[in-house]
Amino acid sequence: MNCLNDFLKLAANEDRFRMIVLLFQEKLCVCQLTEILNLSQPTVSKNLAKFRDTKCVDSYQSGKYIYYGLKANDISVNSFLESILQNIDNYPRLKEDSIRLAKKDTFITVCNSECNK
Amino acid sequence: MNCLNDFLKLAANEDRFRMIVLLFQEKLCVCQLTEILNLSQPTVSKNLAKFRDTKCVDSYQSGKYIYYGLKANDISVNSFLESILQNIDNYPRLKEDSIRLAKKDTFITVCNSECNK
DNA sequence: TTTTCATATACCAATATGGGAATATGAGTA
DNA sequence: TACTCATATTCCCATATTGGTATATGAAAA
Repeated sequence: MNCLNDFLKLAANEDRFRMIVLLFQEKLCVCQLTEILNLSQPTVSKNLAKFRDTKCVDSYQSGKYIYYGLKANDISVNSFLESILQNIDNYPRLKEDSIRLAKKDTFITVCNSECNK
Repeated sequence: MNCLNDFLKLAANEDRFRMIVLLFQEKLCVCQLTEILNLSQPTVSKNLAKFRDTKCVDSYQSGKYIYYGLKANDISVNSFLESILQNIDNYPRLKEDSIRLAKKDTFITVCNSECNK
């Protein structure tokens, strides 16, 4: 049950749960997560570290960016997240995030030009 | 999303998650939960108070006992919990609890005779 | 009305968690 | 080699959570 417990502990924080739902949909870099969620970069990085600690995430580097994706390897967690995506209208905040997710490519550019002034 | 967030916060604690899975299956009194989970009575009561605070639970009194049941009114939470029950073999601790759940009636007697020595 | 017993609450100490600011790391680039 | 920039980490402080012990509550039984 450790895997399930780890997931539940991660999911207990709203920011992290929003990250879970995003990373369940697409691989994203820290920069994009920061923009979509409107959180500080250290907050996103620290939360990703917790994902890494519990092996809930995998990542690869592409140029300057490190992309993260979710490893939802528990069958019940998977059906939970699938159900959330299918009923996304029930979860306004998650829905907004998913809308912002569509603009993910522009957030890379935003990072380059604006994030680090 | 508040309902979902409330659920996730409650589920983050292993004791509470075990309570969730039990109360999703059957209505139980504090006494029975205490025995099945092998937790102290105040711990069970305090956790039930958190369930009450977030309206995740309903209850009725029967004689000396107060029975609690789970109100899983979110569709995704419901499919999550259903999936866990269907795959209970994947979750050893939850499976043990479910086995002990079958003895719930004897735990009422145990309470009367042993719990308060 | 007094007692009993299931349940709830208060109190306290220990530990965990979260967020901001500053700084470190490390890979790509000039 | 020095610089840039995305990401990671550290430090610090405020707040939240947890679990134990003791005690309160309130309904049923005697």
